[in-house]
Amino acid sequence: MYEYLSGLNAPQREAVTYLKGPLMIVAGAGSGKTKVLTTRIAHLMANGVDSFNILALTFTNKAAAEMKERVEKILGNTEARNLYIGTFHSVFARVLRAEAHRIGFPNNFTIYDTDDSRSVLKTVINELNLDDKHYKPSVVHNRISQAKNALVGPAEYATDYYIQQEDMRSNRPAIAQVYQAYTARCFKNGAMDFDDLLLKMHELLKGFPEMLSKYQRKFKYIMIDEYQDTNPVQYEITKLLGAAHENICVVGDDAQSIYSFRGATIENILQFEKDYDDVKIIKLEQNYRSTQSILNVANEVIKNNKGQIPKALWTENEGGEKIRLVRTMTDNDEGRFVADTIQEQKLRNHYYNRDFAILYRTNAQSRSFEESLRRMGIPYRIYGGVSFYQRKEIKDMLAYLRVIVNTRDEEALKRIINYPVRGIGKTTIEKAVTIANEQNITLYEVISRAGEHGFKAGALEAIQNFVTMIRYFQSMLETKNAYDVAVQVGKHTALVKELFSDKTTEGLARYENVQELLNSIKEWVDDRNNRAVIDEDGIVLIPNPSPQVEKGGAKSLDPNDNVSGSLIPSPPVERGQGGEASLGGYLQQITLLTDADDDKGNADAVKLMTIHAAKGLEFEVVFVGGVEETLFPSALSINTREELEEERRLFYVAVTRAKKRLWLSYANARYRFGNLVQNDPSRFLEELPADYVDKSFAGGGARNQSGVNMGSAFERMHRGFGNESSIQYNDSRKPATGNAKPSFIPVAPKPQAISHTPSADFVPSDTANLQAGQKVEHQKFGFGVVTKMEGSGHNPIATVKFELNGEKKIMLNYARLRIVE
DNA sequence: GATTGCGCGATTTTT
DNA sequence: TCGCGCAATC
Repeated sequence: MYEYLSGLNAPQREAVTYLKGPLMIVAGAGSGKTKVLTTRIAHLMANGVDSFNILALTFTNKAAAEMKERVEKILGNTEARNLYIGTFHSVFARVLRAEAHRIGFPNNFTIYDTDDSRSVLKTVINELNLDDKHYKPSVVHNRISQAKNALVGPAEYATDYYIQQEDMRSNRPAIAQVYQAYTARCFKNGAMDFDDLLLKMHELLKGFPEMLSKYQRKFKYIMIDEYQDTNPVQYEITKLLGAAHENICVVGDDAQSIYSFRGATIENILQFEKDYDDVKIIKLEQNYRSTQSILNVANEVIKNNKGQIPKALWTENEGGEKIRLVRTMTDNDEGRFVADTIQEQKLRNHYYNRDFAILYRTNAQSRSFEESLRRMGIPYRIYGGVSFYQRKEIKDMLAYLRVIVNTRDEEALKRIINYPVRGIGKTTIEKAVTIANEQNITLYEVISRAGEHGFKAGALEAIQNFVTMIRYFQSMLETKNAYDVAVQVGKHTALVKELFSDKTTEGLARYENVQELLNSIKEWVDDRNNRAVIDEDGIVLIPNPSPQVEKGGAKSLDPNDNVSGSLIPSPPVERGQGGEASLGGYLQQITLLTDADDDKGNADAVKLMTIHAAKGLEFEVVFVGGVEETLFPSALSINTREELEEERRLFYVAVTRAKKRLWLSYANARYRFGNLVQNDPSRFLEELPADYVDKSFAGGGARNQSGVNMGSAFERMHRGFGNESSIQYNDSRKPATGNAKPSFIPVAPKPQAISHTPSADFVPSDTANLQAGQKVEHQKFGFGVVTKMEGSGHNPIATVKFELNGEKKIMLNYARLRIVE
């Protein structure tokens, strides 16, 4: 019985089987947290808990997807699809999609991403006659976001003495008004920003007792991952939801709290104990991920933080190699070093590209790594950065879809009203906006009754044509799925045509992007129709619309229904075909999707991401770049102990991502806004325990030790990238044979000259027909005899016994061998 | 209404 | 350095 329990250690098992009442799991890095959570869900279900009554909240869609998958695997049946597993944002968006009308929003509300929010803010700031140079939308947005995450509404914001003092000091006393106006505008637009998804959920539970009890009854068992990163709104919501049954299980690690800038507070973890009468606390302290060396380094560094939950992370894993510290001259050199080392490690230790991760503090650092990897022909994938959905052409297309579903969405409407050009000029739009503001009606309402507002004949006709087109699209919502509607939009708006006729490279790329968007919508629709199981927003779909989804009464083809003239929205209308593959449903989840989520399988590519994005992930080999003062710790985070300790936790997170090997690198100087800026090595490097760190590539700056390694470090940096290089690059290597993906073409290894100097006439042979018994020469390992051939046709591996270096497994796709006889 | 050119700001971290 | 927003111009 309970076969799945057998693979757990004692505390893990205890955590899994402790089902009733409040439970806090303090889970150190790499201690099998996800395993415990997923097994616990399975165990709940095995003990008769209905899958419909389990809620699991995560921080990323990726984590949610992984959890879902693992539960399914353990259970081996389809029950898992009834679980509510997702990010806070996606789960609440889903609930709000059913309930938003209760708080005055349309159920098909738009979700604004950061760009949308800033754009609305800019409009609002200008309307208040404030200078958007001084009231920078991004700055104001951060401030409002902080307020929202702390459950401070516009009214309280305006009257709170300390908040007002802060705004005075930063010389932005009008933020309160902006906040107020922004909130009103979002409401008018029928839109919620990211923070609203939490805030409105809270409002719903707090303001409607029947809602509270409904969702308390629904979510009888609650699990929350990464609890150390919850902010006050999230804390309040989960507290409300869990209050009735107290079956609430939180998992966290105070040492990995890295989201305080988003309002998260470790206090929540400490508070948890006080919130319930008897909280069971279980610590998971055995690390299964990393080597002793890596763990020792991590533990040693985090010791410098004060006030932690006491715990001792240990491992039974092997000692492993020392972690390596590398110093380079510039950020470009750093990039080269890393790309170079990846290449070398692939050969030396037979890693795949996917085994490597390059982590950094800020997204901007990715550039030098990208360049070097590209130059070396190493495939890579960047997580984060500019998302697919942030591209102009994609936003344009999505804006059409948004307007069709929610005409109140003024942001989207303004974006497309005259794009592609249809003769609705700036003056006309300004006039319409003014009317809308004066009469407190939506912009769409103004243009849909343009005849009443005295537009000039030409403009009037253009507007009416536009409205007719939108109505035409809307009429399809009832019968057509998201893809069909999107295709129609593409055809009728000339949007696609315009891009298609643009024959420049960028134009072509844009056209392809739109095509790609359509494909992904198609995929989404098919997914719904065929399986109706996996939901991209991280929630397992309930095959039939869940009971709480209220079907609206009168469905109407008249788009005016949507803009009934008051701010009280029309009754909830579940638009679209069965609600499943509807355009509204599609849009609801698309904003919450990050490009890390549409990961096309496990492509064999080096992964690049910020340390924040790497949380919860693990990699065989990790490079942490830019370990320098002003960068890591960030110059913006060294003013208080709290900030500095968060940076240190971030460092801790970075280090503990590595399973086997870890490099820390820093550059003497890096390019910043075009000029070279000097940086000191990070203070965190001074905290590393010397016994577990190999500093032979770190040099000593002014205190150059004239060691052999020292010299070679610099040589390594500057060798092989100029014309004088003896190293053969892409153009000179033989064409890839039998490997489907051209990006996998290996690059010639840099000669390490450890113990063998290649023959002067070294030319790699075609090893396609290599047989055991043949004598070969390897550039690095020297002469040897093939003792065994294995591996499949497209990935042959030869075992070679070298005279100098012993037996090695050589992947023929990567290594270059000369057949001697 | 589109095109060009100039000046200035940009770098924390994310749902 | 680079990309964006904005003003000037046709």
